Amino acid sequence: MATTRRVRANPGQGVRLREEILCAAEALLEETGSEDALTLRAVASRAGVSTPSVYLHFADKEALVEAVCLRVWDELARLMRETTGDDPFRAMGNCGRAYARFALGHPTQYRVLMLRPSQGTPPAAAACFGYMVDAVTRCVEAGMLRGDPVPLALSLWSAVHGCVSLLITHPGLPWPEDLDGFIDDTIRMAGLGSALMSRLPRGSVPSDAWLSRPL
Amino acid sequence: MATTRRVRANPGQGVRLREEILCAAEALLEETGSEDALTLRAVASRAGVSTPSVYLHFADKEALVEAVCLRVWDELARLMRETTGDDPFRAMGNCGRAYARFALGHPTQYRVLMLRPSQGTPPAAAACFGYMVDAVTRCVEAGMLRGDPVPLALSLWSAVHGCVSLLITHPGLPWPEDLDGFIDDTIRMAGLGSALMSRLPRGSVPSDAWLSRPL
DNA sequence: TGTACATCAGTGAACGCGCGTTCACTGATGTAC
DNA sequence: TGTACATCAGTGAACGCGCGTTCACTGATGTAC
Repeated sequence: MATTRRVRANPGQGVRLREEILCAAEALLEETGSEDALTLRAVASRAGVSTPSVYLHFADKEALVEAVCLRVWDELARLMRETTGDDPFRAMGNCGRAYARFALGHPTQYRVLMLRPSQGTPPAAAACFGYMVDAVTRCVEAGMLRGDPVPLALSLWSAVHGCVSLLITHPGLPWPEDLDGFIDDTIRMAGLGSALMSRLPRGSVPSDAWLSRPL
Repeated sequence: MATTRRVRANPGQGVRLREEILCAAEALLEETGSEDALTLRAVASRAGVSTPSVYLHFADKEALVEAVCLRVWDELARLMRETTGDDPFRAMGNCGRAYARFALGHPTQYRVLMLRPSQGTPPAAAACFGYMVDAVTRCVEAGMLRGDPVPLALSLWSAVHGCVSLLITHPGLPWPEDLDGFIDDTIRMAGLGSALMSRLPRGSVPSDAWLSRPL
């Protein structure tokens, strides 16, 4: 081959390769759309480096995959931290919208992160959930929601997570053309439903009369 | 080994092995909790048969996995078909509850089915979704929900699917102790939210006064 | 300033492993004459 | 009723492949004297 050889890093700058390997792994995920493509050979080759070089920066393959995931969580956490809104209820909705946008923008990485079994919750994931709980808590404090913020946040998260998960893994379902609108509706459904949950007696069914009251 | 040899099936009864192989594959999924354990060797050994025997009934590994998935969809479709309720709103909720019960009762199979990318929707999956749309349609006809049943069903499905998905893949989250109650609440959140969606102007935020009206 | 040595960032070749898959074979049962 | 043959349900051994991982090595740079 007549390709140019990789320039060897100077002593003390070896860490740079670690970054390049992580970028290569992310690019592979994004391009192939499959985590099966994340072989050490492919990642190393993508980074322009020999396969054993990966072991200079990662103990084994598992450590590499974990590091890739950590990065994604960090980015999502940053997005959610920066989310704001005119009032607590809208802020909570914007939080969900930011989450959905991120997931649909990085479908493969979202799948690796969220749709595969994971025992311990990584700190950055806990941080993401924490921002969600915070948004809910502000709604509770403002009187817009009632009850324990943690299960409320879990239910709301379920709705958004379920929506983007289905979109990613089952694109063949009869999704509406206006996807953004649909996601908005789903988020509103969850928000409004939560707002009502604690006001209707448990197990009761809203009567037609009640549902039809003028607003 | 002193194990008893498998009794060879009589001519014309070879199809039985097909069934045994499928059962073995399902058992492996259930026991190991991982689809990686679904190797042709393991499945064949579990069925008490040599590895190449699998090829007598399945073209290749992909065909085997597909057949296993089809079975699961069939079972879920049966459960959802048999679901009823006192009124359309409760029937819809029971549909979601049956779905959640099935998912949490077969976590690995649910993961294989729902959390991995799949292009075409298998007929049995379409049937499941159809039952959900039916349940929503009856609510619309009864005036309890308003709007196109298909996107409504997708939003509702998102909530239930998201809830069980998170439970399966991230058991480390701070789930409430009363899981059944939590799932009920999530389903109610989705149902009530849907009921309100079409009654509140799009984009509006429910005022504190509105939320606090007596029921 | 020159030189011997240590360090550091990487490489090339090879390892064993388990996998999906193939192929020639076996041996009991059913069937034609 | 006997016998030759076809069929059918499997088996045992082996194949090539790509994978994660290891190991001895290289060669440029920094450092001690």
